[in-house]
Amino acid sequence: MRKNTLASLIWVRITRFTHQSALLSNENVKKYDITAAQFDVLNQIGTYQPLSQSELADKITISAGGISRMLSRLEREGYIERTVEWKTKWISLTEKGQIKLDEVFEDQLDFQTSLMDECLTKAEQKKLYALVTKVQKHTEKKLNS
Amino acid sequence: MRKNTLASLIWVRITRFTHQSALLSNENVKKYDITAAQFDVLNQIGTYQPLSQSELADKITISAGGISRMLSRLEREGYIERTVEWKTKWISLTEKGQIKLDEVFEDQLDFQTSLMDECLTKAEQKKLYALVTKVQKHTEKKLNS
DNA sequence: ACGTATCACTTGACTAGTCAAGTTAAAATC
DNA sequence: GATTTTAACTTGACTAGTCAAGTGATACGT
Repeated sequence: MRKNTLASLIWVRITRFTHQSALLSNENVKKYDITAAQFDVLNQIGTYQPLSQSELADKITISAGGISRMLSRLEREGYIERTVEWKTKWISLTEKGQIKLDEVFEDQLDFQTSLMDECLTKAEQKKLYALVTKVQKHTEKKLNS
Repeated sequence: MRKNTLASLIWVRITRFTHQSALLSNENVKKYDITAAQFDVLNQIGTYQPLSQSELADKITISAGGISRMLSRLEREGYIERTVEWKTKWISLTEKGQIKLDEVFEDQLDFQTSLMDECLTKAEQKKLYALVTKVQKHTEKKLNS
């Protein structure tokens, strides 16, 4: 029989959770005719605009190619615009994008909040936040080295 | 300024961690000419074989279509075989698949374990495991309803 | 002034996944 | 016994991502 370490058990739980909650998230935002990934990107742009594609890619830890494709989709839907200046493309929300973001934001926040509240106390959530922040920062540092 | 809830902050950290650690994992198993996702599936099959495609899909919370494609790739590489009996296809590892699994298993376990050990104490890991297990089980229940 | 390096982005070929519609054959119903 | 239902799987069209090679324009060293 194969032994598993505590670390590998955490790994499995976290990846399952992420995958499953992504499915639920997508289900939740489907009524706005948008995906959870697209909402995440719009949210980042809304917070930091104007920003370049590479800055955005950095913030969400996605490759340059990945961000290029994602922004093409968002541009096709009319949610964002790209202004070329020299070799950089500056990204910002269109009015349609801003409206969509405002529309979805609160709903998605409520959805995430109640899912957590339904199974963890506030104190547990604080503890969980502290712990995942620690591992996430560690992983990020490791990735950039 | 937009307010974020504790829950949404946890969400961001967890999804970033999952994505970043998947990148690191893939980097780690690249030398075995396999992907992290493929290893996960081989590991499940090794533990529960023989099992049907739908049972496997269930275990890793993937759609029927997704598992079909993944198994086609693994079959193409010669790691698994599918035995048709009536309408079910029973999945099991080939010898090549078993060897590959044995080869990668310990390395991947070590990788995951040291990444955790580098940033969390054993007590913190236990706490983290308890908390993510709670949310994951809750999400799973929610998904199946 | 010319070739070269670099930067920001795109694109091709791929993995990994979704959903919905399409097979196929057994099982259940009438 | 013929017809319909259901179960297990596949496939087409899509999103979302990777890496590596390609593009184009600026900057830089000799």
